[in-house]
Order: sequence, then structure tokens, then C-alpha cells
Amino acid sequence: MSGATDDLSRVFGALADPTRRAILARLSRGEAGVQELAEPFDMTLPAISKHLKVLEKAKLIRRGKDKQWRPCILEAAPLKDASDWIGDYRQFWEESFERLDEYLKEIQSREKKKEGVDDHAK
Amino acid sequence: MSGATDDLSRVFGALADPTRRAILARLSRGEAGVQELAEPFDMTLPAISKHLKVLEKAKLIRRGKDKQWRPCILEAAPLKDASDWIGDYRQFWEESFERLDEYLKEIQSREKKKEGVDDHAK
DNA sequence: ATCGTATTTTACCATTTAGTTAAATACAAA
DNA sequence: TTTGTATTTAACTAAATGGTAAAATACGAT
Repeated sequence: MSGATDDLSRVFGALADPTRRAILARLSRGEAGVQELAEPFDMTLPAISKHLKVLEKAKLIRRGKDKQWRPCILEAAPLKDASDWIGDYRQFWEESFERLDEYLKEIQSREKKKEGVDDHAK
Repeated sequence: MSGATDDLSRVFGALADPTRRAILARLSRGEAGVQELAEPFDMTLPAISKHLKVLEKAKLIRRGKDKQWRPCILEAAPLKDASDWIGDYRQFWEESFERLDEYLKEIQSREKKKEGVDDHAK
């Protein structure tokens, strides 16, 4: 995603990491501080802090301020844009599943015929 | 997305680039060779070739073989996984739009009251 | 004023990414 | 067998990414 600076690229880029996706999943259950977010990962706090910055730049999270804590809050709105973009291709994957489905049905009916033949052969 | 080697990360990573998204959009209108795909971009052929490799690794395209051409064919299936992942957050962005909607309605009703006051003031 | 806790910044490193040019490969056609 | 067309590979570069350790910052509590 290197030099790409457009919003959608930033969102997809942010999602292209399992740690960041897990952080979003955690935040879907409510806001959390950095330490709490870091806990499940074998990673230092600065590393998590960087991931949070990536999510923040993609506007997938917002940072609060409560005393010395800077809790993270999920901001799902940009996911809508990502979802809309992907949605344009829905027909394509549905079509290919249909084709697969048809293919499997065809195979099945062939197998049935073959079974019949085999039964005769027995 | 550096070391992330899981499928979903590869798909999101592949989508995190406007050139690659444009290539997919072009392929949704039918298969195409490398030169044709390269045409709209101010980029050399090897650069496009690399982008295609990224899309291929994410299984978003399949390469054919026809004489010296290696046409690219869209394979939208992995987009379903991406869409499903994002779909888990739908309620969150819908909720925030609802909140925004409510907020706007509230503002509006306040504005109306204010207008009434202003009318009096005139 | 000092201490403790939460978080970020800085400086650094290794790897990946996105691009380039130039050379190599694959295959049809003459 | 040479030539032309389509595409990839190789070698290189610059910048971005993902991580670290150590120092700095922010702020509450004692």
C-alpha cells in the first residue's frame, strides 16, 4: 500500500493485518486502553501504539482522553465505504458459486448414472 | 501488511492500492491481457506485472494462457471472505449513522425553534 | 516535589513494497 | 532461423512497514 494516500487504500491497508483486525474486533465489544488492547499480543506497547496510529489514520478508531488514559473507540463508518466497494463485485462471486453449484450438481447426476452402471456390472 | 501471510490479510493488502482496485474493476468487464491492463496507467509493464502477481497471490485473479498472451480473469470469491469479515461490523456503522441522523434531527428542531425566535426579533 | 502508571516519541533495524531499466523468455509468423 | 510481440525476471533503488529498546511525556496520587 506504500505511497497510496487515498482513504479507501488506507482503510484496506489498515485491515491488511491480523493484529489490527483483532484490535477492531476487541473494540467492537467496547472501548479499551492501550495496555488492555496490547494484552493478547506478544508485542511491545510501542508496536501496539503504532498499529493504533494506523487505525486512527484510517479513521477506524477515535482516541478519547480520560486522565492519563487514551481509550480507543471503534469508528466503523469507513468500513461502509470498503463494504460498498466490495459490494460491487457481489454478483461475480455469487455467479461463480452458482457455476460451481451447477457443476457439482452435474457431477452428482453423472455419478448417479455411473452408480447405476456399476450396479449392473456387479 | 509486511509479514502477515494469512489469506484475509493478503486480500485486504491487495485491495489497498488504487491501481490494483482499478485493474479489478477493468477485469469485471471481462478478461484482459497485461498490455491492455497497463494502458490507463503511467507505469511500466513490469510494474503492472508485479501488481498482477499480488492479485494472483490473493487469488483475486487467475491467469490464462493463450499463445503468448496470459490473460487475467477476475476471481471474485475471496472478496466474499473480505465482505463477510466487514459485514460483522455493519451494525456499528448503521448505529452511528442512526445516532448522526438523530443528532441532525435534534439540531433541526432546535433550529426551527430558533427561527421562530429570530422571526420575533425582526 | 517525587513517584507511579499510561502512553508516545525517538532512534534504530530488517523486511517488504513499488517502482525503475535492461535482459531474458515464450511463442507466432515470415 | 530470424523477427516481432507479449510478458516476466533480475538487479537495483527509495520509501514504507513492523518491530525493538530506551528515553520522554502526561497526569494522578502521595
